[in-house]
Amino acid sequence: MNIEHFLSDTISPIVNELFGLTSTSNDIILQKTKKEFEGDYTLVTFPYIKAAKATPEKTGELIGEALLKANPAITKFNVVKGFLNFSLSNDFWVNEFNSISKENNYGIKPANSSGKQIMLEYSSPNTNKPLHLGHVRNNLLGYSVATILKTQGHDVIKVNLVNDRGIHICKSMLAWKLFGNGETPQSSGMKGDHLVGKYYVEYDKAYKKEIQTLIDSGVTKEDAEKQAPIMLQTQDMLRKWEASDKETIDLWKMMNGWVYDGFAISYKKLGVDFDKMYYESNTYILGKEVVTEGLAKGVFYKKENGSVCIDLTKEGLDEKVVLRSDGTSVYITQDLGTAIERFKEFPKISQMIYTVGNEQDYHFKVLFKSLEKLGYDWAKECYHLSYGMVELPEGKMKSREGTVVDADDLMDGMVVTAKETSEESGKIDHFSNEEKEQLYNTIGMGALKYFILKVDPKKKMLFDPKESIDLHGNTGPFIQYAHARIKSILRDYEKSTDSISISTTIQLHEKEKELIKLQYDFSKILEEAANTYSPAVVANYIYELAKSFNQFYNECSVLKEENTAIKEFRIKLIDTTAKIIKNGMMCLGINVPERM
RNA sequence: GGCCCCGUAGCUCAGCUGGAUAGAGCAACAGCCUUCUAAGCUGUGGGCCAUUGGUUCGAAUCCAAUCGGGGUCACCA
Repeated sequence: MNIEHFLSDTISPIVNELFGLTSTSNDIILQKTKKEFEGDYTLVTFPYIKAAKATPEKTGELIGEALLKANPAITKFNVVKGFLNFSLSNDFWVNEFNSISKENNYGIKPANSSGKQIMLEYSSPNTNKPLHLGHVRNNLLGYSVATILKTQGHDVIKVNLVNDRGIHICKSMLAWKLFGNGETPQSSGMKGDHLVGKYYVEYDKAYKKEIQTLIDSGVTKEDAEKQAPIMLQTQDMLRKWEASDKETIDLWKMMNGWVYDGFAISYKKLGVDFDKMYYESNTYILGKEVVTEGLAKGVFYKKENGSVCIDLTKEGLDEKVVLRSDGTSVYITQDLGTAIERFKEFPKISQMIYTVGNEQDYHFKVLFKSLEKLGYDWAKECYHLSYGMVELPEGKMKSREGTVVDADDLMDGMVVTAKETSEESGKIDHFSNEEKEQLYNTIGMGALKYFILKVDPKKKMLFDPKESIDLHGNTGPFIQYAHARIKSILRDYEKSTDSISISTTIQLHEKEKELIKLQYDFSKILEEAANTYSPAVVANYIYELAKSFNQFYNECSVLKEENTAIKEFRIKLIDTTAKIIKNGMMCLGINVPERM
């Protein structure tokens, strides 16, 4: 039972009777009482002063008196202007805590209970270069939202659509052919994706050089870009690829293989995974039937030059080409086809979520609107999980200018910093080497993941490497540390917490009540995070909880407490706190160590 | 230029279905380790919530305009 609902249901009939209103419990404006005031919850009484024909103070008094009589859980109240602050009884909170601690799932609903199946696409890398910081945000966000949706009992299918074909892929292939001397990941010792990325850069260098030579010989810049021999060779290679030329396909398969081996390592480090992989080399042909279908339905129309368009000007969007005049498909053609294909392949899914950066906001508006006009009801349920760019202190990342932050370097750097800090603290000297390595990894990745996920996905964020490796304050390691401390206390307390039941005779300490209140919010927070697709909601909540524990820890000794009943209650209280921290961090894909 | 997003402490971010004196962290300064892990806790300073107007009992929050920043406007993906 939700406390707010319970209170609203109590208050609603009271104000109706007092003032002759017909409000429902949804109209009741309730909030948590601010720390500076006494009380647990606050009713805003401004809306009633007209009907009450009284001052805000008097109105508050009237409602407060009636509340005291109506519900024994409400013990006292005070009125400040139009705010009625009331307190709930000690017994009430103890009982609430008892019911929280009896649930063993702590806000996480059992799998498949909702019956809703959702497909969530994220990552979507290109196979011509390694992952960078932008991909890191994408991957962490997609994985986390999938996990959060699962806590609501939805069945989530995580998919990755790999962009493995096209002119940009041919560029690294050609460069390798021209300058590679048969270099392989084995021979060079390089990670496959980095090796391929190296040749993508080589290509760009050679291309620029050729352009400059042409410009120097009097060709315009525009023409030079088209005429550069290496560009012509690339286009030739793409044609060969499309014609399934064996040599080209073999090279493509080999180099993509290297990239996939490299990605597998990065994904593992990131802790993300997928239920199904899609490859654009398979899906890029999809969507042509959709165009035929759209033409028949009159949703699309053919232009004089043979290209097919959709007119979305009435919807406030533009006219958009869905098929080129030469009959080949464009980006959106594939997306239309792929979406329809997926709903056929998985008839039970009711929603598609695309984790893609906000530079494609417009594209997805067009895509969803087109699907809707084609008559697919599920189009309304499609969602673009749009996230802001990651910027660096020096400015924007540009792959060509080498100002990108490589994902592998970044992760390794975080782990190294975690190692240095941990060694400095000297707390884990007794750990085995294996345990140490695992801990450095947990802390370093925890810092990185939390740093990125605590920011609202919709907003662009600034990634300052110096700040991201900070382990103090609102950070992942801070929360991990709080968890490790709780576990340490629980280890020193030998008995099992399961047998403990809390008596209502215990008088709650202020900090204890705060912890209970926060714990009570966890399921509500998860629901909110799932509705808004925002891991940040969970991250900021867990930070509050961990901080609240630290304050409690500083004020109340747990193991030193002499009163057994209080001691047991506190053990139980921090045990549930640890469980919620663990579950919350799980939603962010962050591990919490037992000790650190 | 059209459309979309964003402007909150020196910095990074919360708060936004309208509610009390706008919150955290970092950085700075001052305290707290003989007590369950100080990666912690407590305190101090720091704000015309971009600007102006509107809506109302009440606006950081909703609406409009302006200024500033970003994105996007391909038969690229």
